[in-house]
Amino acid sequence: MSPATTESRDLFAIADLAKEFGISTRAIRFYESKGLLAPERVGATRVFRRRDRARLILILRGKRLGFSLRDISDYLSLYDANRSQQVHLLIDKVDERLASLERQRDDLETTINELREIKKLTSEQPARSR
DNA sequence: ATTCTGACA
DNA sequence: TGTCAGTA
Repeated sequence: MSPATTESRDLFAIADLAKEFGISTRAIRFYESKGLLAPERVGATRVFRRRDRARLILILRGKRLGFSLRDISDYLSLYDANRSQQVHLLIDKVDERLASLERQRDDLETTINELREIKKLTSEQPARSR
């Protein structure tokens, strides 16, 4: 039996990664078309290594956190390349996302409170016809 | 069977 | 991104 099901493998086919991460092969090809992935080729067939798999994980994490593929692409660039002043670029994006989420939260709270007020006033009213 | 590219939704 | 087509 294979002791390490946790893929300690070196090479992966597009279908392997798609299955492992629950995404479509179409999505993986799409990410490549956007420059987020650059798997090797054996002829025309894509061959993914651990490094590509690691990048895919980062892509999916970025998506989960609500970042655009564009932002994730920028992040990936400094991920392997020379990271230093560029790390600030990531921090900016994180701050942006944070601010966006906080704005949304504030708006939701405002709306929730308004609805609660309406409900309160309504319940104070005598039974109305309907 | 699988994958690939391109096109359309 | 899904899906379909026509290949290799």
